[in-house]
Amino acid sequence: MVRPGHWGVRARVERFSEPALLLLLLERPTHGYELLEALPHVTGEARVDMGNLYRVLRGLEEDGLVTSRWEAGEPGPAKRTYELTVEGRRLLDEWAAALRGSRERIDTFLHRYERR
Amino acid sequence: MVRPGHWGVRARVERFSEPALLLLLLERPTHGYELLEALPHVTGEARVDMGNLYRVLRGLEEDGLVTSRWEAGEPGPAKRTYELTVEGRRLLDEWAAALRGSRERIDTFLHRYERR
DNA sequence: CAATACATGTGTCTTTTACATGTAGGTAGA
DNA sequence: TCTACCTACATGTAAAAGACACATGTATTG
Repeated sequence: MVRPGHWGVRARVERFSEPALLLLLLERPTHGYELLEALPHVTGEARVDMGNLYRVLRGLEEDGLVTSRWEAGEPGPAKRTYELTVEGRRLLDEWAAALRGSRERIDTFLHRYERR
Repeated sequence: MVRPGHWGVRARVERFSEPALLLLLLERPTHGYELLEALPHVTGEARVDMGNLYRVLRGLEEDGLVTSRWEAGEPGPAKRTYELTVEGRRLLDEWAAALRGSRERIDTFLHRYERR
């Protein structure tokens, strides 16, 4: 809700950017800014806040779900490249399972809605 | 992000209880407590906070999306029965459209995940 | 050399969700 | 009858998630 007159309908999946970036990292090691640009393609238009994204990445690293290294040699600003760990992969698997559940709940809802 | 060490995976749809209760009200007028018990069947998961539910109901009414009346005569505590308005129905339609979008985004994600 | 794009970050506020508690009528049994 | 429990509606507040604003620095391009 909560302030009256604002019944914005988005139907976003909570923290969807998390599994999305894990998936991108599964496909290949990437740095933050690139993830920022690639994420909307996965999430389908969800705008990702870059501040929060970098925080999530550091949090993931803190807990050993990704590792990072500074990319040297390339032109341009220094990049911190992230890579998925085995535990990160497991977390992604969990997300995939949970998302299958979500899809089913949405399906159920829509069928019930369409009966009316 | 969650506090470090707590990468809880739920894949909930934001404010899913809103369209869920609109759908229940589309099926028939109902009072709050009954919605509270019926909601988990629609959303597929427990966690519906009754405090928030009543707040949402009053908010919906404030904006003319539902109407309510106190049910008299019946045994037990007085019940406030809610009914969907035309505008409420429109909001539900919006939700249904948005949820179809969500389902598609999740599908896309899962296909991409399964390719790996 | 100014504007723009790339790249990584911090600080903080608002919104949304979760947890806790309060009030009160009704019901069934010791 | 009193007390334990269920129904029913409601408020208060903490925590989580997300949005907004801004800082810092490098390279590129017009």
